[in-house]
Amino acid sequence: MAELDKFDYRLLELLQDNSRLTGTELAEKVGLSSAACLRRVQRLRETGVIERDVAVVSPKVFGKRMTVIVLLTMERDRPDRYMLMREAFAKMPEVQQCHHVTGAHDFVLRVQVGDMEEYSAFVDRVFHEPYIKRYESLAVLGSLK
Amino acid sequence: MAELDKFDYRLLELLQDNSRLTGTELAEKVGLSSAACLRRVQRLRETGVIERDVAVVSPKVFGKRMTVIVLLTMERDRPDRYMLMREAFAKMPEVQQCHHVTGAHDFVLRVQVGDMEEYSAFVDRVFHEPYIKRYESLAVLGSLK
DNA sequence: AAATTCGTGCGAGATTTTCGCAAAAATTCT
DNA sequence: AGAATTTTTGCGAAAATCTCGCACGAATTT
Repeated sequence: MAELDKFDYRLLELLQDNSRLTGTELAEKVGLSSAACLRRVQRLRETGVIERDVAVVSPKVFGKRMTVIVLLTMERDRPDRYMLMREAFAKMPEVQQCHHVTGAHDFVLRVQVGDMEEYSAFVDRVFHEPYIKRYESLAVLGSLK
Repeated sequence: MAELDKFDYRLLELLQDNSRLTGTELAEKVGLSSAACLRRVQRLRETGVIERDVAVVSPKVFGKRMTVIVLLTMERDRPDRYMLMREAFAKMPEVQQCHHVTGAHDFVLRVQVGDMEEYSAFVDRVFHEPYIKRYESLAVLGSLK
């Protein structure tokens, strides 16, 4: 993909926040014609700059009202476990996100569950493994974005 | 909002994966008419079941190749700052996510930047405030989902 | 069993997107 | 610099998509 100019960046910024903006709405915000905006957006999609468009569904609807951030520390002598861990996490529906990080911890997970009981069961099932040294659970009170 | 039936769940499932499906496409996948599907989706949006629609932009192409998880701890005597913080974070394009959490830390941020230099500038600009007690930066090596 | 409510499919009208085209703007070449 | 080429623009028509009123059928209430 060729270089992106300021118009493309502005469009991405807008669509990242609300992908349902219409050509006319984009036009008045970026200062191009409706057609030009839509053509650019089309191109951004085709070239993979915009990977996909998704609807954000309220977690409440699915009865998943509780979010927990987990900081995971593994035993230092088990680096081989990292890949396996990632694959395992990928399959768990409770795990919304999983980042492998540097520093004092090894993984940061975002876990979505219905309630404390469900979270407790999740912890028992997943974190009580010999190669997991410790984990820290941060319950989410509120979120942005 | 009244109860959701199996059609609604199916629609949510589909739109969660691809929010650009047209009425006709939805129709053939769920077994209702195009109009019925669109009416339902409209309702799901109005009632907040679908909170928003967003474009997923490839971080690489966007030139934001570096992700950092930040654990933020505030001074205990400044709880009034929480709301202001959240609002401030909401406006920063680098901040992709912001969770207000319980426990040893107060906020967990996901920050997206181009490189270390940009991150450093971000830290200087945002975290060197008197009401911020400490912050811990975890560079992301890889992510899932 | 009638009345009410609710959601459906159909189809017209409105909105939005796509696309061809000529002109303007930017880029490359001589 | 100025000509040639490429890219992108705005316009407008055509295509696609969405919205909405309407009459009908199913489920619920009275």
